[in-house]
Amino acid sequence: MSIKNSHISVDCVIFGFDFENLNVLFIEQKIDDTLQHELRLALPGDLVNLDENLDSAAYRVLNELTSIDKIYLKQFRAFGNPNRLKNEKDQFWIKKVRANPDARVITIGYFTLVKMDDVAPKASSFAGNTHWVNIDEIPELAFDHNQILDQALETLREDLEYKHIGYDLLPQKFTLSQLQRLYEVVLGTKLDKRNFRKKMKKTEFVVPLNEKQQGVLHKPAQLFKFNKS
Amino acid sequence: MSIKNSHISVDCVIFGFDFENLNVLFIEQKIDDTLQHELRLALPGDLVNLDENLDSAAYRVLNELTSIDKIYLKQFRAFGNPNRLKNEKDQFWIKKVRANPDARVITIGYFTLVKMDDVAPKASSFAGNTHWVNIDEIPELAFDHNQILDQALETLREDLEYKHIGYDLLPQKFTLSQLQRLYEVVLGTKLDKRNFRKKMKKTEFVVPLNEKQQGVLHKPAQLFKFNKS
DNA sequence: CAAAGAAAGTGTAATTTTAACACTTTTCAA
DNA sequence: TTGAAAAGTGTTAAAATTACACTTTCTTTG
Repeated sequence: MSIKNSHISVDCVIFGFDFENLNVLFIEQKIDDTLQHELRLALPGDLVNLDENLDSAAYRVLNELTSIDKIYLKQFRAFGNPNRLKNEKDQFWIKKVRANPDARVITIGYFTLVKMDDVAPKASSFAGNTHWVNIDEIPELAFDHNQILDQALETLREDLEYKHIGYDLLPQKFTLSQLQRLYEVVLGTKLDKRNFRKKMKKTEFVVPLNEKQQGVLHKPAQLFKFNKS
Repeated sequence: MSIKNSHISVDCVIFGFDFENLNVLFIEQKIDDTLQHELRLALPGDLVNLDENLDSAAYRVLNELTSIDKIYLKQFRAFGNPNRLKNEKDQFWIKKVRANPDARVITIGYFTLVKMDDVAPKASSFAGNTHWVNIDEIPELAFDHNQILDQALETLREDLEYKHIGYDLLPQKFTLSQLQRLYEVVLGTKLDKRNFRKKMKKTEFVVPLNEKQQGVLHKPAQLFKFNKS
């Protein structure tokens, strides 16, 4: 009996910000088969070990599948529809990969927001390639991963709006324009530049650095960081 | 093999409001034993069936243990510490009751807020007596239930403050003073009467009824209900 | 070294929201 | 009729939000 028979999995929704758009990290479902199958994308996720915390499992699984390390993950919801892995395409894959393909598996969703070039996802030996996909161009995903992603985005929006979170999730150095762009792509709205800067400076969540942006074709912007406290 | 071997449980945090205080519903751990054991309180919870939705399981389990019916439950978090059922007192109980006492069980937390006399919890044949306990007088609970309760309360506060929730959770008819008292006991603060009423009336979440409070020893208050939309 | 391009950075006035604060009214019961 | 008890009500000051457009600074190119 494997220690991975817990029938509990974790799935990670990694939102990546490149200062332009919001993206989500996926892995290809790897199928060793001569048949050419439709490529499907999935959130990085796998079974939890029996002796393992849920949080630890999320970090481990994400690292194993994408090599991503040292990022904060936040649990946001459990998904436990008994049929969540039962459609035909999902079953084909599961039968290849899982010891007990008929098991009912519930999954715990985790998410985070990172600066895309702070993490360098790469395929592991036993997982498929990784892909960043623009949040506006998400295809049909494996399993119930579209639903999981939707919920994660909703939680991210709430956290950003109500709790000024994204704060320990975000890049170390940033300009206020970049931060504004982040708010805009996550919330899906346009914001006023002067009002946004006024508000951010008042919160004391952002503090200015003695440093300016470099390598841009225009007036370089003041850099800021988050005030942890 | 039982259909209840899922190693997943649900636990329900039922917050009850009696227009004075906030209370939480517990069941006694029932132990058939000649030894007199310390009575411990637990949140109503039990294993999820293998073919069952998490939400459905929460409703079923709550009903089986307390006879409570037809209330809204909201999932708020999964708890999966591998040692969450491993302390001595918990093990004593688990060995009496569970087919597989060493199994690692994760639990999914649900909560809601009800008017206490809208629900009439009563012990079922296989569960112990039920008790409402004031939120300020919670004893040491079975398992990790103190932690689960703390998280539920935190979520309730956030929902009330940020989302004006409590709205489909609350009694059908209420006075503004009762609603204010609810906010006060949940948030743990005093609120100004005039400002509270001003704000509530502006939200359009509450609508006045053509009806007044009855049976009180003073000027009867206007009754309100929530505007579902 | 001048000019053009590009985004950074900045202030004010009107409106809305929040916060602080105390007395009068209505009903019931004695 | 009176007393008890909570309901109900308005104003002013302070703070937060919104709408709105031009100047500055730096880089690159001719």
